[in-house]
Amino acid sequence: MYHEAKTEQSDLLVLRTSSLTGVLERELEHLILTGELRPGERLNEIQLSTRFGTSRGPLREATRSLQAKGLVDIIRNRGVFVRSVSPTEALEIYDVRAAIFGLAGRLLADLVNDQMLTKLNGYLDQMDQIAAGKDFDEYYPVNLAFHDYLVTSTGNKTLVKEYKSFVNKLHLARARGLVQAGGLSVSNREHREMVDALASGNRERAQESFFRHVERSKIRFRSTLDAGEANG
Amino acid sequence: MYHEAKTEQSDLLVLRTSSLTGVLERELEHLILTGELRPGERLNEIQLSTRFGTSRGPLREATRSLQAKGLVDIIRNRGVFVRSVSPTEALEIYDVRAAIFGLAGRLLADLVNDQMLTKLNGYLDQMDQIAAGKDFDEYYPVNLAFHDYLVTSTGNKTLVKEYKSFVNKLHLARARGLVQAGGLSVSNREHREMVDALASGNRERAQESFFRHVERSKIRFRSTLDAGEANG
DNA sequence: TCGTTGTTTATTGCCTACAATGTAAAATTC
DNA sequence: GAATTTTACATTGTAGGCAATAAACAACGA
Repeated sequence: MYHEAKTEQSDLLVLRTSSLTGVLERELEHLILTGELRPGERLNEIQLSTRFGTSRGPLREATRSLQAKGLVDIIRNRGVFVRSVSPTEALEIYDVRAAIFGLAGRLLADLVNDQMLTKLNGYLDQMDQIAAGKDFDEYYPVNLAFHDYLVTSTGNKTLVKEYKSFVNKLHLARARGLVQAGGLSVSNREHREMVDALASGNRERAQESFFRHVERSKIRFRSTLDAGEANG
Repeated sequence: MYHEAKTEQSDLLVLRTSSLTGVLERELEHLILTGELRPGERLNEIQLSTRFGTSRGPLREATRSLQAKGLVDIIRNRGVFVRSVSPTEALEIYDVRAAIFGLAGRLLADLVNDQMLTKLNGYLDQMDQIAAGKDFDEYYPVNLAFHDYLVTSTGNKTLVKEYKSFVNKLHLARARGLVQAGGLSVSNREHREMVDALASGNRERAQESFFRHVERSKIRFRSTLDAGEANG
């Protein structure tokens, strides 16, 4: 009872700054990125609006926004569908993501300092330990935090936004499992190479190192893809 | 009379595939990018819907889409405003655009052939001629076509979309004139350097050459900016 | 049996109208 | 002149309705 009142209040608080459309958009985005709504699945207007207790208007506005963000496709008179990223498009995205991540390396090479290197080495040690214990479920979030820290530290908000947008889109890949598999098998040596490149302060070297890191995930993704096609 | 009937028919044809929301979105985007609606200006719902002869619904959906694309800001209970890109953000965008354009160079280095080089050299000669005649109004569209051809030739649709999105956003920079000024003073030598890099087939060299080309516009933009601040 | 042609039904696209809320500016008061 | 209240206006969200369309289904004929 008390809890209900509390959530209602915080809902109201959210609505004071953010519109209902915005809330619905985040809600839907969450459902999509967690996989509760799967690629190809249709989003029924009436069904969703009754589920969230709103009218169709704000919901339609939210889906338009998600379309512009590339998370759903809207087909006239047919409806809204969770976007399904083809392997070809996934490969394209890997390249663009590599370019953006490479820029992060280039920018960081000019910003790097002892504090940053200490923090980065902390991540590296942590990942080494986890890898030794073969606890891959723990590896994933630390790996994510490592990359997040790098990208955010550039101070370039446009870059951060773009990078995250592409990471999100890769979650919509039809071969979603393969994307994760490609990331998991990263040896920590690649990460050390990146940090070393940063420490050198050489822009081009850092950029190339960061770029290649993503390209290697792309290659892993592609080979897993080919192997899967050969089998089934 | 005949002409009216014809346009109505083509309107219907457009509506068959594209929704009214989509038409409005493109229309508004056009108004914004041509500068008819200027950065900071407010988009009045009722005013616009009567202007276009539609109801509020599709118009609101269109503006939500434009918000997601980064062309407008929506402030709750206050309205929709044409986005105004600060000089700081413009500098950020230049960097990201450089990274993406650099990727184009890297990809093209593997795709380059005689036909492409012939086409590119055609652009170069054309721009040399125009520059000799000092007809800067003519220089701009050819310069644009040159870059467009490069980006499109990569075959990476994700890259193309992103690149164009950033070029558009730079049109919303408060110091819009400066952005154009930065582009106009490009010496054709930079362009030749890029084509040479492509011809060499060396990926890293091509990437770096393309990257630096955009970075140089950024630097020109920034110095014009500083000069303007010093004066006014 | 297969392909074609109506028919039905669910859903979207768009509209009008209305109530509630918030903002900004004008009017008023101190 | 500054602070406060009022007023006008705009946005936000809801409800209900109707035409258009597409997909599923049934009837039909070859």
